[in-house]
Amino acid sequence: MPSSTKDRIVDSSAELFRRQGYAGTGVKQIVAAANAPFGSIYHFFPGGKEQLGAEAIRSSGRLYMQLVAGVAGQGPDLLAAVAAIFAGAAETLLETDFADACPIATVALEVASTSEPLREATAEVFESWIAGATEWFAAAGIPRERARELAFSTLSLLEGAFIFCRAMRTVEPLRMAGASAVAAVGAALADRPR
Amino acid sequence: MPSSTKDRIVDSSAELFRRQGYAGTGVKQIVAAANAPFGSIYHFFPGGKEQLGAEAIRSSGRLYMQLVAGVAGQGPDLLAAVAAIFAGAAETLLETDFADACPIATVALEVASTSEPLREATAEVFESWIAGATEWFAAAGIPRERARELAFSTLSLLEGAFIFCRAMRTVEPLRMAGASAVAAVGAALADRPR
DNA sequence: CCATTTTTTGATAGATCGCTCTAGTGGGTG
DNA sequence: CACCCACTAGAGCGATCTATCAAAAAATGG
Repeated sequence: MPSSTKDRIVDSSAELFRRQGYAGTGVKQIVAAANAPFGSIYHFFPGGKEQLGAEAIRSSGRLYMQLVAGVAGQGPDLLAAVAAIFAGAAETLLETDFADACPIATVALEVASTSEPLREATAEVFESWIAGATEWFAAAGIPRERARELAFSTLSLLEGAFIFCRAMRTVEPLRMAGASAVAAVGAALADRPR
Repeated sequence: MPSSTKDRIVDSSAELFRRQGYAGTGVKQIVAAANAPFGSIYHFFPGGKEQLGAEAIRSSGRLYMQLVAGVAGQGPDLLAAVAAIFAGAAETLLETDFADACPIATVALEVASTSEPLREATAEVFESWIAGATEWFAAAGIPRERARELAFSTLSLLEGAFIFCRAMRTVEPLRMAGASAVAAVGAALADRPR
C-alpha cells in the first residue's frame, strides 16, 4: 500500500470538495471515502477541517497544474497546446458526468468571504497558475505584460466555461471558450516583436 | 413597507447564497437576515430550502440580467458597453469588499452534482443570459453563430475573472479579462458581413 | 522484558442542521 | 358577530455537524 492514511485523507477531501464544495462536504463523509478512522483527521490536522481544506486546496492545485502542463507540453506549438487544454477539459467533464472541472473553483467562491486561511490558499494556487501561464506565453516571445493579460484571460475563459458546462451539462461552452482562447493567443503571437 | 415577508426572504437568501454559497447558509440565518418568523419559510416555500434556493436563483438571475443590460444600454456603442460591464463589475466588487460578484456562480458550482432542481434553475438562468447576449451581439450585425460564441466567451471571461478577483482580492483579473473581451468583440465587429 | 512515550482510534459530547407541528394573531367576509 | 384563512411565532424532533478525549496499539529505551 503506497498511500499513507494522511495522503488518502487529503486526496479524498480534494475530490469531494471539488464536486460538492467545502461546506457541503462533511468530515464523516471524508473519512468514509478515505477508509480512514475518524480520529485520524484530528491527529494529522490539529487545525481541524479548515487545515485539512487548506492542504487539500494546495495539493490539488499543484496536481492540476502538472496535469495541464502535461497536456500542453505535448502539443506541436502554442496554439495546438491551448486547444488541447480546452479539449482535454471537455473530455474529462464528459467522462465524469460533468463532475470534475476545476478542482478549487467551487471552494474558492465559497470561502472567499467566509474563511481567510482558505481564501489565501486558493489565492496562492491561482497566483501560481497565472505565473506559470505567463511564463509559458513569455517563452513564446510574447512581451511579459501582454503574456500576463493573456494568462488571465485564457484561464478566465477556462474557469468561466467550466461553470456553464457543469450547470448546463454540455461541453459547448468549453468548445466556444477554447476557440476564443486560441484566437486571442494567435493574435498575440501575430503581433509579437521580432 | 413595500416589501412583503416573502420578498424579504427571497432577497436575503439570494444575498447570502451569493456570498457564502448554498450549503454554507442556514435557514436560521436567512430568517434572521430577513427579519422573518422561522415558520414563514415553510409557509411560503413548502418545498423547504431547496425550493427557496430555486426561487432565489431565478430571481437574482433576472435581476442581474436587468442590471447588466442597464449598464450596457447607456454606452455609446457596443465596445464601450462591453468595457462598461467589466468596469462596473470591478466597481461593485471594490465597494462590497469583494463579496458581490456573480449572484449564482457559487451556487451553480456547488449544486451542479448534488441537486438536480437547483442545477436546472442555474442552467435556466445561464441560458437566458447567453440568449440575451447573443441577441445583443446579433443586433449589431454579427452573424448569429458567431454572436453565440461571443456571448459564451464574454460571459466566461466575466465569470472566470470573478473567481480570480474574489480569491486574490484585486480587480486586476477583471480589467484584463475586460480588455480581452473588448478585443474579441472588436474583432467580430471588424469582419462582420456588410 | 518491562516501563515509558508516541501514535492511532472510535465512541461520544455539544452544537447546529433542516424541518414539523401546534398555537395564536389579525383582517376581511358572509 | 361568527367564521375563516393567510400568516406569524417558536418550541422541539431526529439527524448530522465538528471536535474532543480516554483508551488501545505501536514504538522506543533501559
